[in-house]
Amino acid sequence: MPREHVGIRDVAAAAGVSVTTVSHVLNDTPHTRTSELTKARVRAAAEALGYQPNRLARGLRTRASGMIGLLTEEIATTPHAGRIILGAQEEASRHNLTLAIINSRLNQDADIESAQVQAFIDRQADGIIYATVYHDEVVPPDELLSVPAVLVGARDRLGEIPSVMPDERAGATSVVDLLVRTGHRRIAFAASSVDVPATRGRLQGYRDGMAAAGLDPDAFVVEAVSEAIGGYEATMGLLDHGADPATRPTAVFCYNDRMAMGAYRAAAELGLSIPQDVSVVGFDDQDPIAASLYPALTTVALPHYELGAWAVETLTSLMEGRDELRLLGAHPTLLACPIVERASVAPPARA
Amino acid sequence: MPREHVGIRDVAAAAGVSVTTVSHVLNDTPHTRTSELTKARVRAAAEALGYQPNRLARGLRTRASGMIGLLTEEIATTPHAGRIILGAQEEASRHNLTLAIINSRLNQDADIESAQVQAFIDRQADGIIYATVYHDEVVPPDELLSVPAVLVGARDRLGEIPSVMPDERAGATSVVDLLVRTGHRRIAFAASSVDVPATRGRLQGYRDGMAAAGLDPDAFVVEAVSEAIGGYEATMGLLDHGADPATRPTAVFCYNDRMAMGAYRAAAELGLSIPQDVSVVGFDDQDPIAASLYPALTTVALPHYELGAWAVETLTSLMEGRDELRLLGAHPTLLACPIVERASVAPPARA
DNA sequence: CTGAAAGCGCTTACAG
DNA sequence: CTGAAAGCGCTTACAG
Repeated sequence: MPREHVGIRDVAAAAGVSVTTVSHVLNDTPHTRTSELTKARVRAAAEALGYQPNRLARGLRTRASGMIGLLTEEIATTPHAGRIILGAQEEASRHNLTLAIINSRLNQDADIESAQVQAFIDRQADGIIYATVYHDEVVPPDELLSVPAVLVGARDRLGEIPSVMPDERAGATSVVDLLVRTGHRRIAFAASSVDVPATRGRLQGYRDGMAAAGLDPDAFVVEAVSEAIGGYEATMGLLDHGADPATRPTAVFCYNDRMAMGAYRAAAELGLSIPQDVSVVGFDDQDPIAASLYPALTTVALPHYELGAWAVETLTSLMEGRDELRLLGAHPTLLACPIVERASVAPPARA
Repeated sequence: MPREHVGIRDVAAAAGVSVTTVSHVLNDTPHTRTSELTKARVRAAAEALGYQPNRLARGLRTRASGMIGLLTEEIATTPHAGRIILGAQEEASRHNLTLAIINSRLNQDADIESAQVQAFIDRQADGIIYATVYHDEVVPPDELLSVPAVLVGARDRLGEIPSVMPDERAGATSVVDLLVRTGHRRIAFAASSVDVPATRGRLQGYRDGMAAAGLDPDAFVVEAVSEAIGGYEATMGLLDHGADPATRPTAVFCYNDRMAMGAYRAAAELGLSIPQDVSVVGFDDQDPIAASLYPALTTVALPHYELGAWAVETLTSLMEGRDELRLLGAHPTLLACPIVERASVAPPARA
C-alpha cells in the first residue's frame, strides 16, 4: 500500500540520504559527484515507493513549466488541423514538454485573444504557438512578444516572430511540371475566387510552371467558388463549349480537392472519362475526398504535421535562448507540399 | 516600465497591505471580511502593476493544477476528432481550466499509454479524459483509476469509469423513421463489414426502425466495406438486378457518408437521379462530403463537440468529489445523433 | 561525496 | 478587519 502521497523527502528517508542527494541523482545534475552506491540506494528507494516528481513544484522552482501553449484558430473547421496538433504534440513529447491547447474562434474580439495568450502565460508556458489559417499577415496580441513564440500559417506584420507556412506556390508548380512531363500542354487551372493567401500562391505557382514550360500562363485560367459546385461549373465551362478536342484543355488542375470533386461530376455528365479523356488534379489531399473519389485523385498534400512539429522545434530553440532565430520572423519558413500521385492523371489522348 | 516580474508581494507593498489581504481580495475568499477601501486599494495596485497570479504556484499550494488532460486516440485520423477537442477545450475554459493533449497511437504498447497518463498525473492534472474510437470496451491503464477520469467513445471493461458515446442506434432508427414518414417502405441498408461498435449500433438501429414500421428488417440489408467503393458495389447490387422498379429499394441508407459517396456514383452510372429515383442517406455528416455531394447528402451528425463538453462537465463534477457519478461507469451515457436533412431524400416515385 | 537551508509564488489556518 | 507565518514539493547555490 503506497503512501497517499510520496514526495522527495519520503525517498530521502527511505534511502537514508538528504533530499538534495535524491534530487541530484534523479535529475543527473551535472557537476555533481555521488557515489554509485548512494545512487543505487536512491534509485531503489524511488522505485520501491513509486516516486513521481511533482512537475508543478519543479516548475515553480526552475521557472520552467515544461508546457507549451498552442493557440489555434478554428481547430474545428479546418480540414486536417488535427495533424498540426499531432505534429506539435509529438514533437513536444520528444522534448518532454506538454502541449496545452486553446481554440481561438475566428473574428473574435482582440481582447479575448489577449486573454487566451495571457492564460498560457499565467500558467508559465515556456513558449506559445499561434496558428492561423487563411491569413497572410496577422497582428498577434502584444502578450505574444513577451515570451518565446512562433506563428504557423501566417507571418506577423512586424516580422518579429518566426513563422512557417506551406509552400503553396511551389506545390502548384510541381503539379504543372508533372502534367507537362506526362505530355499535357493545354492545362487549365480552376482558380478560387476567395481572397486568401492560398488562392494567390497556387495561382502564381501554376503560372510559374506554365511559363517555365513555355506555355501561356493565362489561356486556361478560370475562376470559381472554391467548392464542389465551383469546380463543376468551371469544368463545364472549360470542356463543354469546345466540342473541339483539339483545342480544349486535356488536364484540369483544381484549386482544391472540393473543386476537383465537382470536376469529376462535370466530367461524368459530359461523358468524359478520367483520366483517359481528361486528367484532373486537386490540392489539399483532403480526407476523405482524395482517396474516395473514383478514380482516386492525384493531389497535393499540405504539410500539416510538419508545420506543427517545426513550430515546437523552433520554440525549443528559442526557449534555449537562441534568440538569433528571431530573425526568422522577417522571412517565413516555407515547407514543401508534396504531390500525392493517385489515378487521375494520364497522358492526353492522341487527338 | 513594469518590473521584470511582479508578484503578490509587489502588489501588497504597493497597496500597503499584507500578501494575505491581497490574496483574499483578489480571490474573493469566502468567510473573509475586508473593508471596501482596502479592496479598492488592492485592486488598483494589482491593476496598476499588471499583476497576474502565477497559476503554478497557486496550484502547488492548493493541490489543483487547473489543468485537465485529454488522451486521445488518433486525433489525426478520425474525421472531426477536432470537434471533440473543441468541445472539451471550450467547456474547460468555461470552468477556467486548461486542456492539455496527448495523442495515443493505435495499437501501441500498453506501457506507453501508462506513461502518457502518468505524464498528466505528474503535472497534477485535476482530471483525465481518455477518448477512443472504434471500441466498445477498453482497458485503460491502471493509473486512470487513481484520478478523476472519464471515457469518451467506449466504456471500460470493469464499468468503473463514467463514459459517454454517440447513440448510433437511435440515430439509425431516426433515419428509417424519416424515410418511412416520407413514404418509403423498401429501404435498403448498406451495412459495414468492419466489426466496430458503430457497425452493430447502426445496423441494429435500422432494424429497430424497420420492425417498428412493420417492415422486414432483413430483406434489404447488404454488407460491404465501409468506403466509397463498398457503397458503390452495394448500391449496384441493390439497384441493378431488379430492372423491376416495383420491387427494388426506393431508398438506400448507407452505413457512412463515404459509402454514400459510392452510392451516388452507382446511381449516376445507372442513370438514376437522386432523390427522384432513389433516396440516399449517409451517416457521420463528414465534412466535406456531405455538403459537397450533389445533391447535398441527408445524413446523421455525430455529437463530437457534445462528447467533449460532456466529458469535461462530468470531470468537473467528479473533481468536486461528487463520487456518486462513478456509478455512471456501468451505464455509458448516450448522446443523440441528430439528422441533418439536406437534399437527397424525397418521396419514392409512383411506381 | 553529501547535506542544511533558502526560496520559487502563492494560499490558508490561526491569531489578534 | 488584517497580518505573520507555515507550507505546498521541489531545486540549487553554498558549505563542509
